[in-house]
Amino acid sequence: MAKKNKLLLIDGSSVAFRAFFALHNQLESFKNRNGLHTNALYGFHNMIEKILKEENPTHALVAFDAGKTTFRTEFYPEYKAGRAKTPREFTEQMPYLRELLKGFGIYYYELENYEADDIIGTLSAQADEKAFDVVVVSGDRDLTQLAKDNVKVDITVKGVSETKTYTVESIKEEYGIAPLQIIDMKGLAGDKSDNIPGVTKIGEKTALTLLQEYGTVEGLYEHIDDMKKSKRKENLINEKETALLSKKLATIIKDAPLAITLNDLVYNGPDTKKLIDFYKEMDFKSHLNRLDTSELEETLEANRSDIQFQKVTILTDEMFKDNQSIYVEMLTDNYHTAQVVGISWGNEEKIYACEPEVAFHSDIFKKWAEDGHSKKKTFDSKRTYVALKHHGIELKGVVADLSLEAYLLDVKDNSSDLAAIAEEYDYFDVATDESVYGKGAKRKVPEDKEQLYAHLARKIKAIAILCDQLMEKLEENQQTELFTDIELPLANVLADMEMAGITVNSKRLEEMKGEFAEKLQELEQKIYAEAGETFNINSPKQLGVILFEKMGYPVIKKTKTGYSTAVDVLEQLQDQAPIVAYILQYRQIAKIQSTYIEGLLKVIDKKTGKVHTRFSQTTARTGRLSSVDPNLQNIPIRLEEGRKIRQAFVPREENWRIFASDYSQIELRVLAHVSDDQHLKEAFIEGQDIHASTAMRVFGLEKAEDVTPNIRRQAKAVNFGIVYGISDYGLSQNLGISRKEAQQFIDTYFEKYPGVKQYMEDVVREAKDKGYVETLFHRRRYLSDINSRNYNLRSFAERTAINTPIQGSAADIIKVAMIQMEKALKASDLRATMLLQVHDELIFEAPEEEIETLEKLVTDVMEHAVALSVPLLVESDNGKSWYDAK
DNA sequence: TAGAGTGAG
DNA sequence: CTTTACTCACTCTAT
Repeated sequence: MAKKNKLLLIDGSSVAFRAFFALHNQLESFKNRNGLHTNALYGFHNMIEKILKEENPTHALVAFDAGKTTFRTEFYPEYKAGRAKTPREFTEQMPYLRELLKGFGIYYYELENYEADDIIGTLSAQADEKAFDVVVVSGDRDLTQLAKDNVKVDITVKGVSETKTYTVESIKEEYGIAPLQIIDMKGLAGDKSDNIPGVTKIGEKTALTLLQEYGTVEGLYEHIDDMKKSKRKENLINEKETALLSKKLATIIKDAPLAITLNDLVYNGPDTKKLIDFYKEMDFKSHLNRLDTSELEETLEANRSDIQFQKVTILTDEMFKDNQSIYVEMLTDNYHTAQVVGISWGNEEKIYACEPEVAFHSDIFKKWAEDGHSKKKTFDSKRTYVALKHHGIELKGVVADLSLEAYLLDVKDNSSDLAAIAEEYDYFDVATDESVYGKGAKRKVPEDKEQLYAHLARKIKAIAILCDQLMEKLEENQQTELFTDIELPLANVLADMEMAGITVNSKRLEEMKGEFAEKLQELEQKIYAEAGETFNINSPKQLGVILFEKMGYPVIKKTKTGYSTAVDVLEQLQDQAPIVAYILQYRQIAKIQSTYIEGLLKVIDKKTGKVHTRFSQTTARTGRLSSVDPNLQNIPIRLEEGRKIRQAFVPREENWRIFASDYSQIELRVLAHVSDDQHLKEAFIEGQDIHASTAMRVFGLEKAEDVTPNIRRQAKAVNFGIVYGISDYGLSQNLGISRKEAQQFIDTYFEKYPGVKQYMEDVVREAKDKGYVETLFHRRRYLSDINSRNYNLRSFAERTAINTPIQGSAADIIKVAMIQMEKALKASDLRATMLLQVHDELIFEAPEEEIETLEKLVTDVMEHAVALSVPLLVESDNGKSWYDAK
């Protein structure tokens, strides 16, 4: 026999409200990391979880009140009047309640002019007709009027996960009346909380007694003449209208015009993925742990369809066609050193997989891979390209890259795991790498090779389907050119740079290592002597104890976990604490030693003496590149000790040079362009010193000679601040001036550069309207907090809105230049090689005799990569090491 | 694995 | 009234 249908109906508004007040005394401990209160969500969650487990419904719905006005307020405006204002801490949780319900897989509904009660009443009646069992959950006892033989009503008591069940019998027992008589009782006695008046001097007790005798309000008035004379009878007669009105108000509608039917409410269990996201968002750690990801995987695994593919050992021409996808699997991040463990290719209809050696030794595979006319889709084209190139195959004809496409559509979608990206687009037919290979030290190819190839086949299918989908979305966003003309070709340029690598003089590093080790020892001894004991200087915690407890220096700043020992704090202590100078020196050298000397030595390729970084094209939210393993975009330069590290970066051959070109003030030039500020533009067009020019305008100086170095420094800080989305505090900290003075600088700046001010207002307004900002080339960044009620989140989003188009457009420009540069080098007979990009500069190595030509070429390409309304200016230098190319 | 700290543009 | 400049990666300690 089929399981009997059971409908669960929850009065969302009242339960959420109950949950909020049940946990109100702990309001402040229920907050997520963004400061959102979560107590109502938490209580509601636990109630639902419990009721689902107990009742195991086949259908479910959560009903909400739609708003303040309902058909009841139309005929009785005072209905529910006089209620205290809903606390903001409660209302801020309501949108997330809907997310929670999506996670539970429960439908929710609200209907204009009706209350949640009426939706529940109507559905309960419909379920009754179809002989469903019904469970109603509410915090409001009014709902008990719905009880029937097949309808029970759970009313929450103290807290929300505990409920009291009302059935026909229990109501009879407790009140001596039938459920429907509850409305008659309200008619007579009224209800304070809903502001239903009732009849004077009649309370619940009296009402019940009267109903025992007369059955209903109407029945009572039919026999009112039989009642013996009393004050009560008088009241009843005088207030007949009120009694009938009150009854009408208390009556739950059974025929509300719902746009949903029972069929819409089928309950299929939770969407574990969404629940996990919800728990993460709310910082519900205990729930998260309980519902570990293996459960999610199991759910998805169970729903995953079989994948058809052919594992092949001999490759034939028929297997390779135009418009296929290709995936080259490696189990570690670093594709320069990773081992390929499997290869798969094909289209939606036909998928092939083989062991790496089969493909690497196949001329047919090589011919197809290297055929630029044979179009290919990939997940991460740079990774794929490099892996194949290591085996003598030069991948060509790539027209799609799922990873890059997802990143351009939303810079937050930058996972290296295909399944994570697929999931974002509601594609679940591919497993995560972690579930197939495991994680950490246990990561390995599954024993059953079939599983590996099935996984790869699923990736091919996902790439085939999703690349097309995402390309359409790119087109909708006007991002096709950004993808096709910039990001995709750039991937190849970057691959070549990474593979070229930069030569590192490890002997020089070893020498420095020895010198620094000695210095560190000396400093260590001095610090211990000052402190009077030994301790771990690298531990901010231990250092804090020494400085602020043992030695008793004043605490200037605190961190979440204890005393702050950051540079700015230590610098303030320097005068009174001799130990501090040593600590600062120690920190500086320890950083150089561990990160730049030991760190770099570890990643030098022993055979070639080179390091091969990886440029990530999908990490930075602004569109910049990032560099990892090693990070070659933060090699020291500001302080001499660190700068010496650059002496170890040398050309690959003797008599070659390191050549570096950088854009001068590219971000301010971009600002001049996008803001169209006349004065800023003029300064660049006339080739003025921009910081001096700003200084003259902001400080009202007449002659260039009046700009002292100090004034120029201040103006420079203001210019930086402008690009970052300035605040008076930030500027005051940077310049060591008062907040008031900083504000004065900013005000004057905006007065003198009205176009910049206008731009900032416009870009923030646009971000608030559209939810995202864009760069010159339509790179897009969504700012979900831009309309947040939380000041911090909103301010941060506003500054980001100002900064991203500037930083991002600069990133766009240098990317264009890089693509053109590689092309220009290939077209020339130069041996010069592009090696690195550091946000606004490009680093090359080249034979000495090419330097002159190279400089002309690079300058021309970089300066004309993009035409702005102000000129772009490039400055270059070269030397026998990176250090000397300053 | 998070947080503090520091390197770069 | 809040808080306090944008973008990253790496190393270390401590849990």
